[in-house]
Amino acid sequence: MSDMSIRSAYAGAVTSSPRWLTGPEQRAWQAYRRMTLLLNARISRELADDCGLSDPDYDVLSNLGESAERRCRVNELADRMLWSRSRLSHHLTRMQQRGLVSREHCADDGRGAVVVLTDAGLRKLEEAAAGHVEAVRRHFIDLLTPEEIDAFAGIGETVVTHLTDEGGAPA
Amino acid sequence: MSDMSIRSAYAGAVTSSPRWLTGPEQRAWQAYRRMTLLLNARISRELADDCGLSDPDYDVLSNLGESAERRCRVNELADRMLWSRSRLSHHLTRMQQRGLVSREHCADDGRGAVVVLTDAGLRKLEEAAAGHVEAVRRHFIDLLTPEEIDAFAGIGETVVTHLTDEGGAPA
DNA sequence: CCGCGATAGTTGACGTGTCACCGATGCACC
DNA sequence: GGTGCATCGGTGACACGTCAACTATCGCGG
Repeated sequence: MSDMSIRSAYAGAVTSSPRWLTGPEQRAWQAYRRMTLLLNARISRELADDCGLSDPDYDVLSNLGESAERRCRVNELADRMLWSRSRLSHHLTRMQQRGLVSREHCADDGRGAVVVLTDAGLRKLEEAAAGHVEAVRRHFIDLLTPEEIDAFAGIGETVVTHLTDEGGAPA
Repeated sequence: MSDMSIRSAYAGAVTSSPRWLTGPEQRAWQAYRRMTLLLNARISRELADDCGLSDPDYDVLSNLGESAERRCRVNELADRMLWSRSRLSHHLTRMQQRGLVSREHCADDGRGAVVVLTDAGLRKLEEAAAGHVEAVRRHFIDLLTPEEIDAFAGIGETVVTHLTDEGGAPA
C-alpha cells in the first residue's frame, strides 16, 4: 500500500465518496507502512546475523526467560504474546528440533502442555539480548526525542486498545 | 519481543551495561510491536474477507493501477514497493495463476519482463479500494488527532530515512 | 456414571517471504 | 567481435503464519 496508489485506485473506481485520506493522513499511513517494513526487516536481519535467531524465536525465548522456572503453559504463552495457538505450536515444534525449548506434560491438566526453556535456549537468549537492544536503540529509539517517544507510545496504545476492545484478537 | 522480557533476559545475561531501555522507551517499543502485530492482522483480515485479496495482493494491484498503461517493469515495481525481486517474482506467479496480472516480454530489454494489470485485476482493485481505505481510517487514522497524525508521520519518516540511508534496503 | 459442549493443543495444506543460485541478456572494454 | 562482469528475472528449498479439522481431556448437567 504505497503512497498515492490507494487514492488513485480509489479515484478510478468510485464516483461518490467515502472519506478518502487527506494529504497528512496519507503521509502518516505511508510512513507507517514503510517504517514497519524496513524496521522489522532490519532488526530481524541483525538478530539473525548475530546469533542465528529469527525474530519470533527471540520473542519466544524472551517470554520464556521471564517466566517462573523458565516454563509456561502453551496457552498462557500464546495469550501473552498475542499469538494464535497454532502459530505457537508450529513454532515450538521447530524450536524444539533445534533444542531451544522442550515440551512436558502438564500434571494439573491432562490436556495441557508445558514449554520449558532449555539451557541451550537460555544461552542463546543471553547471547542475543544485548545486541537486540542495541539494534532497537540504533534504528528506532535513539532517533527520537523523549517527547516523540512518549507521543509514539501514546499513539500505539490508542490503536492497540481500540483493536483489542473491538474483538480483533488473533485466533 | 514483549514488555519486560528483553529487560529481564538482558539483566540475567550481562553484568556490565550497554544502554538498556528506560521505562518510556520500553513502553514505546512495546506499543510499536503490538500495534503493528494487531493492526496488520486486522487490516489484512478485513481485506481478505471483503474481496479475497491478501495485503501483498492489494499492494501489487494498487501499484500497477497507478502505473502508466497499467503496466510496469518488474524491477521498477520491486523498487517502488521496497520488495526484493525474488519476493515479487514469486508473488506475481501466484497472482498470474489467479488471472490478476500477466507477464509480457519487454521489447527494449531482452532480459526484462513487464507486468500488466489484467481487466480482472483492475476490477478486483476497484472492488477492494473503498473498503480498504475505510479500514485504515477506522483502525488507525480516525483514532488520532491531527497533531498526532503529523507527529506520527514525522517519526516514521525519520526512521525510514535513517534505514534507507544506512543501506538497509531489501535485496 | 453418562453425555456433551468447551477447552488445550496438534496437525496438514497452503500462501507467503528469504536465501542462494541459475540462465540469459546487456554493456563496456579491449 | 570476443571477454567479463553487472543486471534482469526466475526457481527450489526452506522458514513462517493461517485456516480448518482433529484428538483428547475437562467439567457440568442429568
